[in-house]
Amino acid sequence: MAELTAIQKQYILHWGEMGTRWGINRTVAQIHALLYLSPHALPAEDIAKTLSVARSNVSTSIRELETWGIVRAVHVLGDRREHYESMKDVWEMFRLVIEQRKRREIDPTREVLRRCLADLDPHESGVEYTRERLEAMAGFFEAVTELYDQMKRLPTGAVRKLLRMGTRTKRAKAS
Amino acid sequence: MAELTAIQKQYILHWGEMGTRWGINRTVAQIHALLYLSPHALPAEDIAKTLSVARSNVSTSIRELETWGIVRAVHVLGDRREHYESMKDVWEMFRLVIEQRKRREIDPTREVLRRCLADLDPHESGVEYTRERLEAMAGFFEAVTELYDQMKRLPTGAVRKLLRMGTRTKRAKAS
DNA sequence: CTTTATATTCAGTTTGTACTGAAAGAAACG
DNA sequence: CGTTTCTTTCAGTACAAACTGAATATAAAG
Repeated sequence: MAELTAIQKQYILHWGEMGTRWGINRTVAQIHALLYLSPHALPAEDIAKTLSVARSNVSTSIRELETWGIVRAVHVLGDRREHYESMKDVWEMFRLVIEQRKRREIDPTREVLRRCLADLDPHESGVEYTRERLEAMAGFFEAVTELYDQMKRLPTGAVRKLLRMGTRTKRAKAS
Repeated sequence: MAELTAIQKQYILHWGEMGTRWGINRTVAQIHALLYLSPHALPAEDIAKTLSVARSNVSTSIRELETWGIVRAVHVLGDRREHYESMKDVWEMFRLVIEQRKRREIDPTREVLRRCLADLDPHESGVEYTRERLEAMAGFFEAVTELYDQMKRLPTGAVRKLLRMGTRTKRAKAS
């Protein structure tokens, strides 16, 4: 994967772009795209050269991808360097990312909302309205969490299957 | 809503923080939080003062919120200024945001993936692997789109009800 | 233990987004 | 119409995140 085809470039660039829109560093996303397309694990050096970024930048980015659990280091016989490879199961990949973003963003938000509701001073003027709004918002986040927990309970393949099923029974909604 | 209570401040700050993590401008998110908590529509001037940002900044941010359809201008008798109010239905709000982010991010990605797959040169070496990966990714995005379309078809309240149903199944608790 | 290959850290720099204030533009008022 | 009040635009600035390259750390090999 020293040389990229036009198609690979397009995919990698787009993925990088998408990353930035979702609060993911462009280089991190690009590296992930590159590894995802690569049939074999790549050493950091190659990644840096292919994407024209500093070796150190690759190091940091890889670390982040490892944190998410969607990239890991593997060893190649006769080579001292670490080689990095991406998880290839797309569903599992997104599951991992979502799980962690939930933990880092949804959960803290629920926490804040709870604290806010708990700390509301009943003497303050206009508390009633504030409480209403905070409760509505809190309810939403609790519901989202419930939904997430339920999906998590299903095995990986099941979600896919469920989805395909739903597609077929478009308007026969008897649940 | 000239003066913010400690609770309101906490909520607004947290919301701003969350915004940045999802690629939403901090000020935009804060303004939304403020309007969401406000029992009545607020003029831009007040928003600027309350959040300590430039009047012009409020103008731009409000515009973005209006684009999303979660904030709108209303008029108050005897006041020439525009007053802005946020939508209060949390579910509908998120529905709107998700709908538009899908359009701006998911759809273009599907498009790119399709183009990539279509443009793959069968003579190039290693196309097979690239095609496999791109197809897996494309499949995922198509499925997500399906899921989205199905949810969209349900009336607003139904998702909520569906969710509450699932919750009850889990731990037999009446709401 | 020394040398060599690789990885990581970090201070300084670049880059891009967000923000400000001044100026221009609209719209109501008299 | 001219004036006043409010809104938007925009050029320049501030700020934060990302990136680089040199220095440092780590680990294999001899």
